[in-house]
Amino acid sequence: MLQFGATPNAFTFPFILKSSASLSLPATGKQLHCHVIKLGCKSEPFVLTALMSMYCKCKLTVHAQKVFDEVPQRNLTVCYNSLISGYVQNDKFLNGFYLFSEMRLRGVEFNAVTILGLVPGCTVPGHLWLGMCLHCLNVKCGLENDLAIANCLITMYVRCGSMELARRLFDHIPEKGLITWNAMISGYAQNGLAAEVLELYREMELLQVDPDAVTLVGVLSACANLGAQKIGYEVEQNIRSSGMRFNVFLRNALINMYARCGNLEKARIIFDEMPEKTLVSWTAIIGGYGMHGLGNSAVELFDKLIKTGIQPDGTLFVSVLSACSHAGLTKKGLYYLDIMKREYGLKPGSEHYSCVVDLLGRAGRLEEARKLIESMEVEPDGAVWGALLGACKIHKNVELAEIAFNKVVELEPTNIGYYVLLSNIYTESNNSEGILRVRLMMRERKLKKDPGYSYFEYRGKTHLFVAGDIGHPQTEEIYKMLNRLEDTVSELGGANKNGQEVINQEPPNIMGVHSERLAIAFALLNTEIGTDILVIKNLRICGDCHSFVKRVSKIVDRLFVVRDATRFHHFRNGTCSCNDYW
DNA sequence: GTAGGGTTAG
Repeated sequence: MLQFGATPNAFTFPFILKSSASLSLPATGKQLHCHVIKLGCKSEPFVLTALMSMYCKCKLTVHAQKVFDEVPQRNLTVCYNSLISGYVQNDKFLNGFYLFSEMRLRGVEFNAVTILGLVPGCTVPGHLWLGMCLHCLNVKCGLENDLAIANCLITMYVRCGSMELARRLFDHIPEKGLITWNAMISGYAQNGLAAEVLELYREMELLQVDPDAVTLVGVLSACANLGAQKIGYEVEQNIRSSGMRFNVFLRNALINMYARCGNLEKARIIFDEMPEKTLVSWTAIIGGYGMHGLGNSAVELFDKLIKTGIQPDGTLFVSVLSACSHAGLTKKGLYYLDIMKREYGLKPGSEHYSCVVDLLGRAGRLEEARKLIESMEVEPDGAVWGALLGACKIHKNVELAEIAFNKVVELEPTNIGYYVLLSNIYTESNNSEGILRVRLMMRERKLKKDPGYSYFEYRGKTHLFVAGDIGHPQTEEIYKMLNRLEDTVSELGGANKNGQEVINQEPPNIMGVHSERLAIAFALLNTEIGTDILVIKNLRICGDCHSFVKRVSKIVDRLFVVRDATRFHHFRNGTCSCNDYW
C-alpha cells in the first residue's frame, strides 16, 4: 500500500498492523509505528491498541508499554485488555496482574476479555488461588455463561493441577462446546488420568459430539498409557476415514500409542509413511525402541536423523540416552552426552543426567557416576540420585547407597520407591538393623506403599489385579494356576548365571501375591496357546517377579511382555530382553 | 467501516 503511494489512515492502520503482527516482524512493525506518528494517527485509540497488540506479538512488551503510556483518556478498557493479555502471553503474568490492579484502582471498567487475558497466566499450582479469585470475579460479574471464559478456566485448573475443580466447572456448563470437551479430555490425558479420558470420550460419542484432532490426540495418549491398543486401533480407523488423516499431531500420537502398546512394527510403518516428520515423530519412535530395549535400532535412527541435518532438541536426547542405558550401550551414551553439549550447544538437565547415571551405574562404574553428579551444572533432582541408588542395588554397594538415599529422601521424601529400594539392599546384605531403620522412617512419615497393580486386556476388557487380589470372578482358578506354575518353576530350580541359587528367595510378603503374577496366570488361563501376553504394571517390576516370569517363559512356549513404569520386558525361552539383572 | 480472547504431541 505504502509502495503504491496510497496513504493509510486511522481506519486502515489497524488492518495493516494486524497482518504485520501475525507475521511477527518487529522491524516492519517499528516502521509502521513511524508512519503512524508521521501521519498524525498517534492519538487514535484503535491505532494505538493495534500497535500494542503488534508489539506484544513481536515479544516487544517494553515498546507496547510505551505506547500504552501515551494513551489518552478514551477507550481505556480495550487498551488495558490489549496490554494485559500481551504481558500474560509473554510470560509476564505479574506485569499483567499489576496492570489489572491499576485498572481497578483507577476505576476503569473491565470485561470478559480482561478476564480471558489474565486467566491463562495462572499456570502453576502456586497460582491456583489467583485463578480461583478470577473465577469468583467472573461469576460475580455475571459472566459465567461466557463459554470461552469457562473453557479458559478449565484449562487454568488443569495447569494448576486441580482436576477436581476443573471437572466441577465442566459439569456445571449446560451447553458445552467442542473446546470444552477438549480442554477436559486433554487435561485428564496430561495428568495421566487415562481411564477418565476414555470415559469422557464414550460420553461424547453417546451425545453425538463429533471429536476433532485435538480430542483424538488426548484419547490416543490415554490409550498409550493404558496399553489399550484395541481402542487405539478403532481411533486410527476413524482418523483414516476422516479428513484428519494427514494431521501430523495425530500421526505422532499414533506412533506413540502403538509403541507404548508394544506394537513397534505398526509404529514404524506409520513413522515411515509420514512424508513430513517432525522432531516429535523421531522422538516417539526412538523412545519406542528404547523402551523395548532395542538400543541399536534407536541409535541407528538417531544417527540417521543427525545426517539429515535436523537439529535435535533436549527431549530427543532424553529418548536416545535412555535407549542407550536400557540397552547397555555405555560408550555410545557417553558420546551422545558429550555431543549434546559441544556440538548442539544444549544444556543437559537433570533428566539427561539421570539417564547417564543409570547408564554408568548399570555398567558398574559407580564412582564415575557419583563424580558426574558432583560435576553437574544444574541441581540434581531425585531421579538422578535415585538412579545411583538403583545402581547400588545392582552392584551391592551399601555405603554409596546410603549416601544416595539420604540425598534422594531429602528431595522426594514421599516417594515410597526409594525406601523400598534401600530396604531391599539391606535385605540382601543381611542388615536387619538397616531394614528396621527404614521401616521406622516410613512409619514416622506415615508413608504407605502405593498400590501396585497390573492388568491384561482380554477381548476388549481390561482385567485389573492388585497384589493379593481375591476379587476377580476367576480367583480360584487363577491361584491354582499360579501354584502349579510356582511348583513347576521351583522344580526346575537350577542356578542363575552367577551360579547362585535363585529358588524361592522371596521373603514372606504382607501385600500378598504380586499383581503381575496374577495377571499372567489369568492370561495363561484365558488365551490360546501361541498368543503373546502383554501385561502392564504401573510400578516397576520387582526382581523376584522378573526372575519368576523368566523361568515361566522357559516352560511355557509364549512371548511374555511386561510393560512397567519405565520400559518393556520381553521374556522368551527363559531370557529377558532387558539389560537388568537382579 | 477499524482494536483486545479459549483447546493440541514427547
